[in-house]
Amino acid sequence: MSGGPGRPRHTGHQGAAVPPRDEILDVAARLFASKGVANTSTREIAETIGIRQASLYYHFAGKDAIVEELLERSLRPTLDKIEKVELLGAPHGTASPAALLYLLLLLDVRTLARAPHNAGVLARLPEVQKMPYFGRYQACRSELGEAYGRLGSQARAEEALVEFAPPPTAKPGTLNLGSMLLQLAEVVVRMRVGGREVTPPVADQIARSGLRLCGISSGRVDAAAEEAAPLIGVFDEL
Amino acid sequence: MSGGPGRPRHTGHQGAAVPPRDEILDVAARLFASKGVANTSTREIAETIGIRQASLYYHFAGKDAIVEELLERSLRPTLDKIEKVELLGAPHGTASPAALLYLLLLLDVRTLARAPHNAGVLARLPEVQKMPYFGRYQACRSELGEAYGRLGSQARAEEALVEFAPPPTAKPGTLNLGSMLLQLAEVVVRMRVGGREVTPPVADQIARSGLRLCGISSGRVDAAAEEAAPLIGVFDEL
DNA sequence: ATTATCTATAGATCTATAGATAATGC
DNA sequence: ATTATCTATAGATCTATAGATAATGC
Repeated sequence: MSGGPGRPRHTGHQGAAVPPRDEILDVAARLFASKGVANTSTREIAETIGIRQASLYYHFAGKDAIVEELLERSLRPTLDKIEKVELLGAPHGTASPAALLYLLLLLDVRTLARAPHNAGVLARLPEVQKMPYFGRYQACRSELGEAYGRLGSQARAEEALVEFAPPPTAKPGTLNLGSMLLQLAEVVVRMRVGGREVTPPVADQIARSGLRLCGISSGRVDAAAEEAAPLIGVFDEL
Repeated sequence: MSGGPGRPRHTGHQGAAVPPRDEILDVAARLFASKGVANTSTREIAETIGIRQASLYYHFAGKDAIVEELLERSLRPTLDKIEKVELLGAPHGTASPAALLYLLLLLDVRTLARAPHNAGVLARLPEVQKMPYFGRYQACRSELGEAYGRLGSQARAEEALVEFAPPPTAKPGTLNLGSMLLQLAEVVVRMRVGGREVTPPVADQIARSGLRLCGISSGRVDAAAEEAAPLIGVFDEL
C-alpha cells in the first residue's frame, strides 16, 4: 500500500511544511464556504487532504470544534482593527472623523478581501449562527458596527457645520447607520463569491461610498481619503 | 389512534383552509431560513406541520423540489419590479433618474421586508447556490443590479451638471455601483435575522442612503424622495 | 377512481469511538 | 513514551420508495 497503517505523513519537520491542523482548517474553510457546513462531511474534508476521516479526530474534538476555531480566527483581525483605530482617534485628535471612517472601512474591506477562502461567508450561515460560540462573534461585530455609527454621525455632523448644508434628515434611532456601513463593507464577501477580484481601487471605491452614504460631499470625501492615505501603511505594520 | 391511516386532514374544502402544499412551503421556508437547508430534515418539516415524513413526497418530488419552488416564488416580485420601473422611466420620461432610483430601492426594501419568513436568506446559502436552478435566480438578480447601476450613474451625472461639482471620482469599470446598491437594500435581510423590525421610515432611510451613496447631495435626495412619493401608491396597486 | 394520508423499510450516508500500527525521540 | 495515522465499526440519522388505507366524488 502507499502509506501503510500508522505512517505519519510528515517525518520530523522537513522544511517547515504546513502543520496538519492548519491544513484541516484551511480545507474545511474552503469547503464550508462553498457548500455549507452541514453539507460538508468530515470524510470530504479528510480525503481532500489525503487522510482518513477518523484521523481528523486526533486534531479536533469534532466537526463543531473546527467551525468554532475558524470563527475564532476570523474574529481576531476585526478586534485588532477597532482597537487600533480608536487609539488613533482619541489621544491626539489629529485625524478627522471622516478620515477615520474611511480608514476603518478600508481596513475592514481589505481584511475581508484577504481572509483565506472568503471566511466572511461562514458567519452568514444560519447553521453557524445557531452555534453557542456565535454570540461572541456577534458581539464583536456589533462593536464594529457601533464604531462605524459613531464615526459616521460625527463625520456627518462636521459636514453640516462646514458646508452650511441643511441639517441631516435622519430621524435618529430609526435605523442604524452602522449597520448599513457594515453591510456595505461586506459587499466584498459577495464579490468574492461571484469570483470577482477585490483590487485596491475597488477597496478605495467602497470606502468612499461609505462616506458618501453618510452624506459627505464628494469634495470632502476626497479630502478624507487623502488624509487617511498615510495612515494606512502604519496599520499594516502593527 | 388520533388520525388513523389514510385519513385526509381536510375533508373536502371546509372554509378554504391553507392548502397543504402551501403549508409545506411555508414551514420549510421558515426552517431553511433559520437552520439552513442541509440541516433541516424532511422529517422535521413534516412533523412541524403534523404529518408524517413520507407524506411530503405526495406533494413534492423531493427536498430539492421544495427549495426550487421557494426560490422561484421569491423571484417573481423582483422581476415584476424591474419591469414596472423601466416602464415608468422610458415612455414619458417624466421621472428623474434619482427619483426612479429611490423608488426602485424602496420597492426592493419593502419586498425583502415583507417576504414571508425572510426568504432573502435562502438565496444566500451556499448549498442553494450550488443548485442547478440557481442560475435563473442569479441572472434575475444581476438584471436588478444593472438597473440600479444605470439609474445610479444617470442620477450621479445629472447631479454633477446641476451642482457644478467636480466630476465623479469613480474610475468606471473598477467597481459595480449596482452591486453596492443591491447589497445596501439587503441590509433588510440582516435586520430581520437580527429580529429588528423594518418600519416604513427605516425603508425610507435605506433608500435615501442609496442615493447619497451615489453622490447625490442631501437637498436633492429630499427632492427625489418627494418626487417618488406619489408613485409608490401606484406600484402597490399593480 | 382519485386524493391524501399512513406504516414500514431499504439503502445510503455521516459522526464519533476503539483499538492497532509504525515512526520518532528520549 | 509520544505522536499521528490507520482499519473497522457502532449507532444514529436521513431520503425516498412500496404498498396499505380511508375518505370523497362520480
